[in-house]
Amino acid sequence: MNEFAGAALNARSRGPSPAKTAQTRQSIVAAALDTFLERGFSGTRMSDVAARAGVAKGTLYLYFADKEALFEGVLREVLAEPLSSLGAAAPRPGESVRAFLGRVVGPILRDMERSRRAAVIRLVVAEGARFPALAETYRRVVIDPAAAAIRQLARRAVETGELRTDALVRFPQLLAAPAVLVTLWNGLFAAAGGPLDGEAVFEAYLDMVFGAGGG
Amino acid sequence: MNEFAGAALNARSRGPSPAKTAQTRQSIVAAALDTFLERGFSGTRMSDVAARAGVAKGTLYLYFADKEALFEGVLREVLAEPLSSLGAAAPRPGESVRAFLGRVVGPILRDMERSRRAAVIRLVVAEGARFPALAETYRRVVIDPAAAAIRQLARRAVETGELRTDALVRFPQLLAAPAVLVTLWNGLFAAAGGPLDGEAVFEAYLDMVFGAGGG
Amino acid sequence: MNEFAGAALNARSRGPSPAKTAQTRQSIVAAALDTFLERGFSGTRMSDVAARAGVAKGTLYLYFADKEALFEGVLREVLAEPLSSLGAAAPRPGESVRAFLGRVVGPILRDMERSRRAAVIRLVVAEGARFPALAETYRRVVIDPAAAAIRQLARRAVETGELRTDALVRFPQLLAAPAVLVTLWNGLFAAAGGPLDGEAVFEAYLDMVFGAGGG
Amino acid sequence: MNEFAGAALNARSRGPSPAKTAQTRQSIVAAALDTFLERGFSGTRMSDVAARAGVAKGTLYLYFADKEALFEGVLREVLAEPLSSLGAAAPRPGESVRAFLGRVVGPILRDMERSRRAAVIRLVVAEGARFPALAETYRRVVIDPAAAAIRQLARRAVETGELRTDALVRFPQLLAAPAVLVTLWNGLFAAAGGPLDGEAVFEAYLDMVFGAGGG
DNA sequence: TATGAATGAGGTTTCATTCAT
DNA sequence: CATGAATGAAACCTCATTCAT
Repeated sequence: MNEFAGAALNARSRGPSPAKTAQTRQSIVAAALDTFLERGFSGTRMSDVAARAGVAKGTLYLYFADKEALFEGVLREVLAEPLSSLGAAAPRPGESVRAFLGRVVGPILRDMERSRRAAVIRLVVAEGARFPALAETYRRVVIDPAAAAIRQLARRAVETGELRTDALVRFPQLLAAPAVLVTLWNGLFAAAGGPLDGEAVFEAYLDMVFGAGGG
Repeated sequence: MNEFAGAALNARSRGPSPAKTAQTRQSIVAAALDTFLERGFSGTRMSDVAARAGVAKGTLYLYFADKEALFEGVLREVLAEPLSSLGAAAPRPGESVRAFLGRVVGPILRDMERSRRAAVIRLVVAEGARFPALAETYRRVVIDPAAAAIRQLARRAVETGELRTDALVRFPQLLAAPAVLVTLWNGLFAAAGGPLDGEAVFEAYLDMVFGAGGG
Repeated sequence: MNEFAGAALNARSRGPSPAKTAQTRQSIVAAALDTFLERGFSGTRMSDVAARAGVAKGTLYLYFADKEALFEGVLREVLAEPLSSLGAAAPRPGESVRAFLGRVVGPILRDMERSRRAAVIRLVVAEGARFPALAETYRRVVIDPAAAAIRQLARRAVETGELRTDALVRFPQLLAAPAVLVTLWNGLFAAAGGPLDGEAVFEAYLDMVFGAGGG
Repeated sequence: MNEFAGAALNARSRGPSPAKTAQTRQSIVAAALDTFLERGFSGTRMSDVAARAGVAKGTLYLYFADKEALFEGVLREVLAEPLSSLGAAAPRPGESVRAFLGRVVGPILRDMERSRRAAVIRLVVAEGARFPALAETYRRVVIDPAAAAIRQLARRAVETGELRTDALVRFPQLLAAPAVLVTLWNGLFAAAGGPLDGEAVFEAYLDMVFGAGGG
């Protein structure tokens, strides 16, 4: 993982250093991810990825069988990254669900574009139909856990009377809908018309659903 | 119909009939639309479109300068089709906004997949980043009118007290968010896990926003 | 050949008028010639010719079997046009060959670019290798008669002592060489560097060959 | 040769050898040149060049961006070849300009067809109008130096009284005109009628200009 | 005769993938 | 392991030619 480890292994094993290998793999994954997010699957050329990663074209094929494997492998790695901690966090004692959401979701949304999460959503939407495995992985890794967390919050909100209906229990997707919409909107219309402010939209949404003035 | 028209038709009457031309164009547009919706822009081969339209490859180029022109031209024609009549309709005297939405939006959602509207949304999302003109047209033709209609309804709902906040006035997109979400969801996950029922989701959403029991 | 003849024929024959036909053919020939001279054989598209002639593409094929036939037919017609009258003219009594050449060749050279003769030379040179029939026709119709005329003049100049050698009798092409050179030069370099003045070059050539001061 | 060079070679030693690359490039250039000279620009198909060079079509595009770049690149390389040494040579002490020209130009003319010089001239004439860059390069590399050399010889001939006029000083092209004419002639009429003997024509020309019997 | 939409062979170019070094 | 020149299938597009009207 660092140069010393590499040197040590080198000393005893001769031949290519695993550290270097891991680093090469890392370059490829990073370059491929950036390129796929920017240009989509078929808009990405293997030579672009290689150039961006600083390796030769042939090297890509030492790590991934073909372009599709690269695509899926790279996205699998991205999705494996630690996720938004919506599931990890929980309302503080005495904190309303409304207040909790305002406190926790805000930073997530603010970080959406800066991190690659927004770009990943757009990519999944754009390519998911042609790559069912990608869609399924995304669902399993991102959507289902988030839905579970939302459902739990929704139950609590129903119990405490914050929500008047169990709509969010039955369709936890409803809580994510505004965030998804803003993400897609900004991907399409950011150039002409300026981006939509995700936090503002989400706050307005919470007002509408929970009643105004969420403190 | 009169002598001049007759002369004009005569003048054009040498060579192939205009009716046939229009029909050829129609075949091409239909074939191209289907193929683009199924496979996206770069997944579509001109030869596929030609075969599906029952014409030779070269014929495509008599009607559209190149693949990109075909793509944009075809989508322009789809978008020019008469739209969801949300804007045309209005609440009946004494009808609540909640009831109106339940009554009008239901059929639209039910028709979403059968018509091509859902597929068009998915295509715009998938290709919009690479075809800004497409995104912009979609916004102008579909989104902006819908947003205006929603905003008006939202104002009315605020005035009558049905809505507690002006969130929907400021962000009319919020009303469309669930529909968009369901559309994308079904495009991605319909195969595995079965489709989401758009009407049910929207009803639940209305319950959550307006309070339960819409009728 | 004129409208009256056409009308007369029309009156008795019904159907298409030969005059109109001749006129159509003429349009095609003129359009084709211009286009071939400008763009060469393979750079010329049948559709360009048709548009320029104001007829439909199919019409071309009523007059010429294919593109090659059009090319050769059109050039045959051009070459059949009355030629430079070098052969027709002859020195006046008492006029030296040198003086005669200065008097007669000047106008020909001056007319070279304005008429299409220069362009034809360039076309023959450019396409002759691929169209031997063209080269041969050009030789028979243009070159050989000119060479015969030059040879006769050369003989006379040798007899009168104006020329010291029989070089020009053996190779009459030598007299045309400067004109050809200037023609090609101007076709290639006219844009950058300005054209060469054909008359001045030819005068200088005569000076060099016959001795200065041509009167 | 030193450590650095050794390292550099080492660094490059991964992958195919530079020698092979150069050889491939050479094959392509040679094949392309032959084909262009034979068939002209638009008559040449990339697949022909590839086949003749013994490489795949795609390989051509590793060395030249497109057909036009191949054309211009290949001709640039031909023109960069060491030229006819007319400029390098000079009359021996006591040698007349006439004698010098007879001695030096003869071999050049004799070599004209065997080398590709004649074919290049024909190509430049045929394609120059459509490729101004080609014409300009040819002028700069071939014509202008030759013209300068001729002009110098012409001055000397005027000074020594060999030439009676300064025609050749003002228009050095006149000396080349017969050679160009013969070259084009042989390109057009070699098949029918047999080629013209360039040396004989040039000798006759010298006789006519300088007076007979040059030895 | 005249039309011009339609054809489809054939050309140029791209790019994922291989393999000798 | 790494390289990158080479490959060739496959895509886009052009344009000479045909033929129903």
